[in-house]
Amino acid sequence: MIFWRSVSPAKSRSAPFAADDRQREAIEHVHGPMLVIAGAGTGKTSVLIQRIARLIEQGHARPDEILALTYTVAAAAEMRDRLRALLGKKIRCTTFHDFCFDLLKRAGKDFGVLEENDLWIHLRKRIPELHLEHYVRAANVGQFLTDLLDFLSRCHDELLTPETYANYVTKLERGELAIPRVAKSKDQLSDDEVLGRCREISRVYALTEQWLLEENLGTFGHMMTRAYALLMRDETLLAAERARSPFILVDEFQDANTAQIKILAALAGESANLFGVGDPDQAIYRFRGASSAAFQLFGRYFSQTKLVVLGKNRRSTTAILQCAFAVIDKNPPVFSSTDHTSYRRSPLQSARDQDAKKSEAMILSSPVDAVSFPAKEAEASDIVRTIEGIRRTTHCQWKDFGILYRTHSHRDELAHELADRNIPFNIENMDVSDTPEVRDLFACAAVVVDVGSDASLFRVAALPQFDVDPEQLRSALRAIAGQSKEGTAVPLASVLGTVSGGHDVLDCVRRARDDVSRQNAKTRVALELIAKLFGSGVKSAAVQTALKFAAEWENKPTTKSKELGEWLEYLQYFREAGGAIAMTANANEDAVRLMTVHGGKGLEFSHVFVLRATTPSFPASYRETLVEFPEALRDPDSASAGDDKTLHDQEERRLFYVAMTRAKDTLHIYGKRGIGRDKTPAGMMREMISNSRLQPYLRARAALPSQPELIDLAAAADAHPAESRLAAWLALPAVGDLGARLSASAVETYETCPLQFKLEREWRLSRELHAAAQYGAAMHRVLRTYFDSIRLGRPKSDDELLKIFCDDLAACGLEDDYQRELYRQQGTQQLEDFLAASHVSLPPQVLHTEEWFEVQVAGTKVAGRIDRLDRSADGRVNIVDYKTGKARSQQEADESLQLSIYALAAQEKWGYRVGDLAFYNLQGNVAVMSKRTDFQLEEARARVLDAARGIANGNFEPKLGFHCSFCAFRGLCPAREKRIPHSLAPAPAELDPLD
DNA sequence: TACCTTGACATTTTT
DNA sequence: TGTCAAGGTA
Repeated sequence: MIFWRSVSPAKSRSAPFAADDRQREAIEHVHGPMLVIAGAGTGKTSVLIQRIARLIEQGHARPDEILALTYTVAAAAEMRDRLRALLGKKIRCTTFHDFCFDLLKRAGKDFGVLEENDLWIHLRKRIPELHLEHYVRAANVGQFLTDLLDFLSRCHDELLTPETYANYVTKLERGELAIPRVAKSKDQLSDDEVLGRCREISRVYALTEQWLLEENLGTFGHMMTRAYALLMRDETLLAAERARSPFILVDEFQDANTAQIKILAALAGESANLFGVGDPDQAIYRFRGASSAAFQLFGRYFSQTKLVVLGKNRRSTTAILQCAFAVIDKNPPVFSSTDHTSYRRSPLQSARDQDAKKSEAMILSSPVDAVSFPAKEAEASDIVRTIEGIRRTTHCQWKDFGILYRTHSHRDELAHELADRNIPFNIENMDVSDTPEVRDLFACAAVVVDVGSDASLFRVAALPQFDVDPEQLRSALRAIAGQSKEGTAVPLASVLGTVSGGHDVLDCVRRARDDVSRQNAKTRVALELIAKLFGSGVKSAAVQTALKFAAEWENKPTTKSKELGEWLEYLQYFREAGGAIAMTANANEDAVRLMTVHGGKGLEFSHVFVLRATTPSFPASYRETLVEFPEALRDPDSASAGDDKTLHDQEERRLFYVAMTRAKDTLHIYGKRGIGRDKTPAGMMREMISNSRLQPYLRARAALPSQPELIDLAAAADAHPAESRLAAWLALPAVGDLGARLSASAVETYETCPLQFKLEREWRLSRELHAAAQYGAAMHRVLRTYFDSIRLGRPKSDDELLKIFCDDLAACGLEDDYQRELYRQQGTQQLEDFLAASHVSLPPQVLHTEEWFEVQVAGTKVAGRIDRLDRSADGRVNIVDYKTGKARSQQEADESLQLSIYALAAQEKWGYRVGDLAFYNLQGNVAVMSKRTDFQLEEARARVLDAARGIANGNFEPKLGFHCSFCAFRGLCPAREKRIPHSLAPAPAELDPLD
């Protein structure tokens, strides 16, 4: 055995690096292409570093002739440091992107870099110029941009130009190729429609590329595509680059995409001194464009490739490795049979257990702990108790525990539980947008720019440093809302001025605005200034993260004035684009580490916990993209076997494998109990538990029942800082009887979330009406005019009606011109269709249009307005309700509380016998007919009664759920605030410097 | 073995 | 609000 010099003192490997035979083979390799398949924990980076050292020491290469490429800045820096420590020389270690960007820069072809969200925002702002017909919806203008950008980024990964795509569309038009999928599978489109969509995609792609070129901008993907194009175009440059880096080494090779591999192939040239190290079973960035077939592709480009497989794992116990292998080996082999290699996946050998056996030491290898739990809370409580138990027996540090999960939301219960038990922990990449501190700061900024942003001003008024009397404010708001006409907004600022303490708020806003303008402060500075003036915690880690985010924004190529107003507009789009402001945790802190599995890649922990290992949480279920990447456009080299769904499932399995192989000593996997006959957790846990060969390595058990009484109440109070004053405001007992008069939609709102119901009625904050609601109102008005005119015997002409609608819509104050235009087109179309259908059918005998009612239902006053009541041939009346939004289904019509209540009202108020109930969908121009039995009407009464009782009893608990994303109070709701427990906040000194 | 109903879930994020 | 798949039924 040969001993290499130790390269990693930081990792406390004080012993010299002892290479085994396989590692030595890789390290001693000199010329020609080589691939090293280095499984988890087999020392792949060490091998790479030792090979560089040897190339130099043996005189094969000068230090400057070596190029080492990685994917992350951190990995590149670490490698550079380790090499400097080992050789005392500087080696070129850089990321792929930096390398390509530098190449472009030297050629004078660099550009301003747009991140994905920035490109989204860029296109969103110019969306009218895209002239979209298919991929746009009036109600949500930017809805399909994400789907389109996904497709374009996929094109980049495959080095596909707009011209190639345009050619593809031409071939489609000629009928030479199979029609691709350009919408959800369930939407059956005509061939013409598909071609229209393809043309639209083609236009968007060409236009996007053109705009970026005109403004000298590009994405991270462009770093690759443009560098590749440059190398292909410029032979002299290519020759120079080849001469500059005769030896190229690539770490994490499994993350390479097609474009990157082609660049590597070009750079390596004839001599092909290309050395790739990685683990194909840990490829988890396919969604980022990494080709799941990177290793195969390498082999095809370089047929002389030597393959070395490292199989000795120095990290984990045999039990962990056996279980992990059982999971990963369900994936197909890494190489297909055509790849002429004898490589077959085999279980990694635990070097630790082998050594222990040799020295006849006791093996303290515990089996993998497979825990099933009945509910989330039980999972969190069992984990915490297990952690406490391990720490008691092994005296390890908190940072020896790593908690891994598939999605961020999976950690919430555990974070609470850890905080309750006073265990220090930190969360990697937590989104700070919903922390109270950041919400406060953003609200303050919004009112400084525009005091008329009511939701923000409301939040600011509730800050504890002001002494606004909430009861007084509430009654003032209610009084004014009661006087003014419905829909007329009363600015909160004007009301606030009349309430005690309100002046201070407005003064502070004014002062902040003056300071900002006097100092001509740009966003980052302005935010800090505002934070200080309003007394919100500048020192909080969340606020620091937000400030850093703003500072970075100021340096973006698309940022113009750098002023607060521009930033707030950006922030709004950023949210729409799905952006998150992620906080980096301090890895050195002695705290339990919580992160996603992606975040855990490359790390190791003595004790690993994997959460929610149940389908469809982890593995997550497949969701198809809106636009499929057509088979015909795939690079023939990179086309990997299997459809997207299969590839997705395989990647989930690799992700699970990555999670498991992070563990050194113990591994605990948690999954929700199955609901069928098989009570084991569905998914990979079930697979492992039922695998008899894993019996010695796996122990399945049920989670201990949670014992809430054990919680240290003092610690819990300490961990959750006192509720914000806003929360206290919103929790004030209701004024008056909110349930005195209900409507169908009020009952429904109460059923979805009692708190939302209360806030809507109580505070009467003027809310910006949704565009969809304004459109709906305009549409209702014109229909009413139409039926009224018929009843009065003076029917209006179609043109008159269309004009009425257009004028109405123009007057109703939709801010976005483009959106208004979309609605105008949509409304005109729907109206024309509706009128055309009306003209050919027998006109209904209309009794009432938009008729108000107020009746007693189950002892409660219920009010509403019926769109249309017709007399039917059999003497009954039919009720029609127009729907301007998404078309309602039969089931929705059958179950609608609104229609039931209308039926009850028609009976009560006028004594009508009710016949048909209809939702008339203007979209598609079809009526969905329904009926009500007495029993169903009784059910409706019961629903009203339930809601009325709940309201009377003062039950206004928030109900969290998917509906929260559409709730107007989302930014205020205390239930949706994410607090950072004490242990999370790093000391300010450890934060990144701001500039 | 093929449906259909019901319940549970809601992405990940190097550069 | 949609979607997927588990689990039950024809």
